Amino acid sequence: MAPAPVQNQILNALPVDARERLFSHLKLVELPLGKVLYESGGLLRHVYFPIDAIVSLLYVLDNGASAEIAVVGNEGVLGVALFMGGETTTNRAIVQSGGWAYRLTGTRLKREFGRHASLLHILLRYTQALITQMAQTAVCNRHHSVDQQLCRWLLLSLDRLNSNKVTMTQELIANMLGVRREGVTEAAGKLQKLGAIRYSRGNITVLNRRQLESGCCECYAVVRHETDRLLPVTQTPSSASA
Amino acid sequence: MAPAPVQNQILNALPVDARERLFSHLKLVELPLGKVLYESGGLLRHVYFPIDAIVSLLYVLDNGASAEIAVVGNEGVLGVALFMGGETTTNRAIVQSGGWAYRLTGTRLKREFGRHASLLHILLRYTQALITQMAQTAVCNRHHSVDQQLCRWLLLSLDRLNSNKVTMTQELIANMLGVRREGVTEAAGKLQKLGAIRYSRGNITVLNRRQLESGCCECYAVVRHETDRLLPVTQTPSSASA
DNA sequence: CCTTCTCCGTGCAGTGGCGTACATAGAACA
DNA sequence: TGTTCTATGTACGCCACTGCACGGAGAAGG
Repeated sequence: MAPAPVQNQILNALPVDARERLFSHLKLVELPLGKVLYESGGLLRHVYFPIDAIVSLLYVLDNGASAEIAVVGNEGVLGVALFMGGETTTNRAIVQSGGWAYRLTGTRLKREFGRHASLLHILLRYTQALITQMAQTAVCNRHHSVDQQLCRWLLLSLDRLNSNKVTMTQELIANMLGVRREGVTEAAGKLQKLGAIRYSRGNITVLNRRQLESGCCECYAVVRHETDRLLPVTQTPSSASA
Repeated sequence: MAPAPVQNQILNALPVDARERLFSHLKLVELPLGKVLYESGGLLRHVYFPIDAIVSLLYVLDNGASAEIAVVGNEGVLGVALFMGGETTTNRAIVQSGGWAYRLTGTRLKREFGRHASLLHILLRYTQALITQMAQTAVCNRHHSVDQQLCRWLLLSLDRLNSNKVTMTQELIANMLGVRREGVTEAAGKLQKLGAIRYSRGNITVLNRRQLESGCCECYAVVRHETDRLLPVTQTPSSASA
């Protein structure tokens, strides 16, 4: 059974007339783990509305070190630079959790802006939520411990998944957080001792979400609240075909 | 002699007709050092186009620790949340270097969007530049030393000033970078030994910009290039009255 | 001139994360 | 069933930055 576009919160929030038109131009595409949707400096040709995939915005330094700037799931859209006017960004978008997304060409998207002002408005509100996430990431990178950041990262992932299982090696998490793999091992070990998670060769099972929240810094909640404020789940469920 | 609005790069980049209309609604206001233009969570009522002032976007944590998210001078505008749709942001805007700015009410700004599509387009391009700066700040906070970040910070300030003198105590710089005051003392001491700067009780004189650039991480150049790309100095100098 | 205050310099122990190296244990595969 | 590979655990020295404490020096102001 194919996922419906409305499973993406942005698409779901569109008024009916805009949805009807837009949906006919959407293409369902698979986003396998590790796929690079766009590269730093590369020209963007599409925007992606994730359904069940999670995509990281990653910055890679000259020396190969990296850090996650933000994470996007079914609450958002990838490729904001397309409608912000720049057409490219300085970061890489890489699939962190495989799944599906709806894809739309940039030219088509911009054509629709002329017809439906609400489309741009919603995308801009999401972009502000993304800005908030980036700002908070900057602060978190400065002031908080690996332990705290791991909790934040797990919670961000949980929110964008249907299950309590995150498929991700410690090595990859380390790349996202921009820390050593061993640092993640240690932090994850503590959480496992507490009974908050279970870890086994790339499979994390979250056993107790509360413990993650209490081990976390304020950064997660700030972003969560701001995202909820900017993107209320307006539930416009009429006339979806699937 | 009053500064002209065109000294702000965004206002300057507007096409003539949009400028003429907009300028009549601008109000010149002074931005003294330390003034808070808006507070975290506070409702934004105006946008500010700096002329010679520099404003920091600062995030303040629950425990009082802080970190600069981005810095805005005459290349930009303050209050992007107003046209992004959120009306508030989670950070504080505080004047880092006193001066003047042109102010515009949010309602007036939005009214003008309807008439001049180019106005929104330019503001969105600037917002993308701001996003780039935030993202780079996040990476820099993760991977680079205080020495490097001080160089970056000084260069960001220099670019937004007419002179080579930065008025700023080490204590305040430390708040911006989110590090200890002593850390700034040490880093500044090194730069002074190298002959790159001269430091005296809140007055920094940059003697050799090149040395700052070579002591800096790539983060400065990345943001600089991207800003230049997104906001070319289009120079539309016609019919400015002042 | 003397006091006071702000700003800057310095020292020291403590620690969190880094780089490196290596051990172990599931998974994959022959 | 044994080999190989990948993922995780652990240990050790190192260094940047922290928190704290204090000393000195320039500005301000009587």
